[in-house]
Amino acid sequence: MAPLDLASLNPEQRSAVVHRGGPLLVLAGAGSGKTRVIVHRIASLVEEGIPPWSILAVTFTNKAAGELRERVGRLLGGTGPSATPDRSAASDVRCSTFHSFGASLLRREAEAVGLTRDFTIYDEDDQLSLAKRLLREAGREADSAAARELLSAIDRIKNGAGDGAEVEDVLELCGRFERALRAANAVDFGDLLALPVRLFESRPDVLDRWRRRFRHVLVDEFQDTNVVQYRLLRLLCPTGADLCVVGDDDQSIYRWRGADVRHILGFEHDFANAQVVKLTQNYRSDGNVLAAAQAVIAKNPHRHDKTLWTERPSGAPLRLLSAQDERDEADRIAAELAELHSEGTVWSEMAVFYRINAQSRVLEEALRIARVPYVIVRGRSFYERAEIKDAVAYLRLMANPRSDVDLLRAIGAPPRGIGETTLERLSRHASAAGLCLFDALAEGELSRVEGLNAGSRGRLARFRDLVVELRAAAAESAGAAAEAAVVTSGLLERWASSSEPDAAERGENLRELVGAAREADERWASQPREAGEDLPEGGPLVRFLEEIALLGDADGEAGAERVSLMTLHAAKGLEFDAVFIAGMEEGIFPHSRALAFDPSREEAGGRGTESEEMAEERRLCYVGFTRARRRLFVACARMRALFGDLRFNPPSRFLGEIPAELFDALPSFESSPVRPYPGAPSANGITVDYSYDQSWRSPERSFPRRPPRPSPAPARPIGAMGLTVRHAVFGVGKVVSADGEGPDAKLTIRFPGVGEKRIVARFVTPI
DNA sequence: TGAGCGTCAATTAGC
DNA sequence: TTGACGCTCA
Repeated sequence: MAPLDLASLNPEQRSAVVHRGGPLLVLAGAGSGKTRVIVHRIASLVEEGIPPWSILAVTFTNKAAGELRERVGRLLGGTGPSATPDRSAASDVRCSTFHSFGASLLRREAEAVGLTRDFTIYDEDDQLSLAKRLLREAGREADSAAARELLSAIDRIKNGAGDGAEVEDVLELCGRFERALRAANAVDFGDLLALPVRLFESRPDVLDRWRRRFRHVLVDEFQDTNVVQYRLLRLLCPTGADLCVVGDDDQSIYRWRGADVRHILGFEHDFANAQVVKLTQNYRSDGNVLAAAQAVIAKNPHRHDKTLWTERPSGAPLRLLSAQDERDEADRIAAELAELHSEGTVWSEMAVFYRINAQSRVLEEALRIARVPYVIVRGRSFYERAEIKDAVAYLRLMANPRSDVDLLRAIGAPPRGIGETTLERLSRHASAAGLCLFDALAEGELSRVEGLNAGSRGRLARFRDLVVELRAAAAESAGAAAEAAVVTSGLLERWASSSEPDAAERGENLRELVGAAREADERWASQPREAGEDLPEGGPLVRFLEEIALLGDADGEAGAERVSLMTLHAAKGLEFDAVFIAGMEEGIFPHSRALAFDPSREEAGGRGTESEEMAEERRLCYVGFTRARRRLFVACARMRALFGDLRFNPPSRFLGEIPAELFDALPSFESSPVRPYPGAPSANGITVDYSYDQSWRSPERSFPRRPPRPSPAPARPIGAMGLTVRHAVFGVGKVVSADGEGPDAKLTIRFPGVGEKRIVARFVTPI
């Protein structure tokens, strides 16, 4: 390995890279070369002779883990102290997400937590259906609201955010949920972290083994850690001696899903002798962009004190697009995108951010009309499609037949005449006998199920034989397993023989799944690794399933020659030459939730102390702004149709916080939609009404977007004798007689070639 | 079993 | 306005 070139780092970065022997907190401002520091630090550890396999780097997303792995690989160049021809030092460094680290730990220690190595990872949908089933069995209301409520309680408890005040029967249900998961040899995402913590706390011998294994731990995006993740880190690094955490409190935007900024704010308190390094030089954005971001974030209380600076020029001024309504806003964004493109900016270097997904529709429409190619960047989608989930249910059943959730899904897709009643009888027998559903399908058991008729028993037996047959195919390869799951199960045939509009696409998706499985086989064949080192154990199918469960979706990613559309949350970690932020209005961004309990409202005209929600919105704004390298466009609309009604939102307070001189031109307020509102004057004349609150909106102030339709002409009485009508199944026929009137009237209709049918009037249309 | 309809709710989202 | 979901009926 060529000696590490530390001269390419700035002094702050260098000190973060070379610091040794104590806890290290790197406060890395946006665009300050954070990943660079992590990568160089890893490389420098390896250079010192630290075994690469004893280094663990944890991130939150697969994308970040992949990028880290790739960059470490590039820097270490496939050589190093422990390198042999087929094993590079870089691939020995463990770069993984919190969850995949937890998953691989659990596969290794499965028996100790009551699992086998083939355990299944349940996603939200699986959890939801399990929760519903348990609620039903407990004789409780089992709608999805109740199930969601239960799940969020479970999640709070698992993530250590429970306040200890959970009601007795909720705890009871949580217990049932856990037992059901274990009985199914399954874990949920929360367990991937909670079980390792529990294991470490109860088994010092196991903990000791893992501590010896990973001597050097690095954590990226530390401001996003939740309580359990933090506990896991503290268990693994009790003194923090070789713990290096990197993050930016100003970019903490996931409080709502359990992240706790206090971990980064209190790091120096929790770890004695912690060294703090601040990376404040920004390499990404032009001066004006950075100044705008800085102006907004500076208004937040309780920050690690740091001010970013740049050597880059001021660059182009910001531009405010103040529009009449959301259509106008979208059109103007589209026009600016087109103009930038004509000036030479490639599509993929531009992005439009919005606060809520519902905003994307109008933007999409405008971009389509303006012929601006775009892609919506979202987390996963392929593996959330119903047909794919059906196929995956088969795959998981093949790997782990104890998974009742998967059996229940697979047994109904494609429909095979096994209904609710039959399954109810089967479940009852299974739970009475203490069996999983699959075992209840065994020959000897089926005959003991109460109330089962011969037909149902036969259908159940056939399904059991199918699963047995599929399991035989599972051992071979992921590709063979997927093909069996898709073909032998009848899933593909179901869509092939369907005339539904999206049937062809669904069939294609199933084929794509098989392709993905084959690809995975090839990938593993071409990259032999240390046994189970970075990949889950348990054969190709289990490995493929874990990849599906833990990996996001590759398609829908930014990068192609298209403009990226995404929520502000999805924008974190990305950068573009030009960034547009739509909907910069009070009630949209900042979101109305953050407005609702803002105590500042009580102070006449003043901003006062803002809520923690508002602080998070402001951080989100900071994240959005700092994604831009050169151009930043902020847009707002005077009125906006959203969720079916119309609102008049004042401009966002964040707009009011940007110094006027950073804009190219501010609209003149007399003629502009951005009119001064009564309220605090701002730095730039965009006056924001801080007392604005959408809950004030009375029904009178919201009105339908479209004028009401003219009332329909009085319909001919449908029961009129001799009337010709059309029925969806029987076709066209003539009404012979009518019993009653209105849509509920029972009509006797003669259909040529079919005969007379008695049909409720509502099911036919007069022609 | 599954199509169709009425009701209800509505940030943000990763593994 | 969109979409998810539960209920009803052929």
